Amino acid sequence: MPLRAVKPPHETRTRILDAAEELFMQHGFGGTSMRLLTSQAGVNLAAVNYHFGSKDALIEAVFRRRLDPMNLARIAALDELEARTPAPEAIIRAFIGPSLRMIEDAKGGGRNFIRLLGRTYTEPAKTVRALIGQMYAPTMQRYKSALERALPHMPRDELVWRMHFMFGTLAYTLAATDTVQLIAGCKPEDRHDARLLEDRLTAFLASGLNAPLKTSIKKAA
Amino acid sequence: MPLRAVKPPHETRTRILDAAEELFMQHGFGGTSMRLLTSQAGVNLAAVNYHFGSKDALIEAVFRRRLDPMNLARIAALDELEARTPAPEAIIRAFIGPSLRMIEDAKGGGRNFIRLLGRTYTEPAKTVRALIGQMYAPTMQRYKSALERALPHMPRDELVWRMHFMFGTLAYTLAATDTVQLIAGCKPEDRHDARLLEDRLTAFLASGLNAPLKTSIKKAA
DNA sequence: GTCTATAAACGGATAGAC
DNA sequence: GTCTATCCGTTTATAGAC
Repeated sequence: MPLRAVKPPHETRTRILDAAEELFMQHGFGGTSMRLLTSQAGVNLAAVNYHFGSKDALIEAVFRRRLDPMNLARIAALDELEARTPAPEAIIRAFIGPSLRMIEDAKGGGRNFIRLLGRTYTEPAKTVRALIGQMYAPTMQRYKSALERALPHMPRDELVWRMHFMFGTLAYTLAATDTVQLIAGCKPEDRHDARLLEDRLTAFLASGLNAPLKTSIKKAA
Repeated sequence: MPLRAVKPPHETRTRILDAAEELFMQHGFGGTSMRLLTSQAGVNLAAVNYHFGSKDALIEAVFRRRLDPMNLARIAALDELEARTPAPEAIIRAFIGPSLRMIEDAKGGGRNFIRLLGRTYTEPAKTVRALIGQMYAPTMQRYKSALERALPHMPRDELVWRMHFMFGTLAYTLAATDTVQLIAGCKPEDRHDARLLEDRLTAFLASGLNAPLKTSIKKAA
């Protein structure tokens, strides 16, 4: 029996997804041509259309591969917490944890995806924004309800805004690479210590979420 | 003497810049073709190259027109504050104020620019990120020093991260249109009440900036 | 300064052999 | 499933008339 190259059934698909993750992160969707992508993946140009159908369908597949499990992890973490009325800080940690932990998954390419995800929240292309919004909606609803229960005295409008702020801080932290270095020469390896970053972020966000209600805010509620 | 159409010397330039601001915001840089842009501006396709030299040079001009004055306003606000050792909250207000006030400048197109700016902080194209970073660097240094003086007991590393978080919250708030509606059906007119938004943001950011230092953070410092 | 016409390259997608 | 060759629309940029 002749030796045969071991070629897992979906190797080509995976190579394309991995390359897409990295190149979309580096150059954006519009800035990444299928020619560049397939050459980096080491597959034929026509393979993308064969396996995914179109560039748009490839983009969707890139997000589904990681985002669906990530949001399931968020829901599971919340399920476990809600057995005993969690504090806001615990809810925050349950939300940001799954995304930050993916940063440490260097080999799996999770780090590329996380940076891609962070910048896609403000993606110009309407189709991509709509896709992401759709994938997030159920998770957002769950976390909104949990925070409402944890902060019964917070006006609804204000809570919505503060969740918006929290979401923005996380998104930007995941996406931005230059700002920290711009503010101060920071050792690059610190960026990848997910545990410490989670502590820093949680402290900042929990405090912001619990900020005292000024009169102008109360009046608007 | 015949009547002459009143055509200010740089009208074409301005029309191009205004259209660019709006279209870059809606579709991104790569997603906006010079054909679409010139047709919306009501000028000839060749006018962009005549007046700006290239698409990249146009992008730079779009940012310089608004960002240079905005950062000068930030520096001026800080100059005035620093006569009498300001509180962190006042420093935050001086930083976010100029950008939020531009939201209300509906006629001047400032609102378009602000949303464009917010999403450009995570722009994939390296050249654009570098351009923005360069334009921000002096302002960032001034604000960093001011916050260091206002928070003498905060470890430097932690302050850098908290400034990063603040910057992210602002950027995302300026850029994102969908998240607030995603979390809750929020009246669109509220988004444009810059004064109330400034209060909400300041309360959130000042509280986050002053968050208690957990042991894990202290140990890292 | 503004216009038309066109150059020169690149984009996504596909047909059809193997 | 993978490959080559190619279609065809779009892109930025420019040359040259007015």
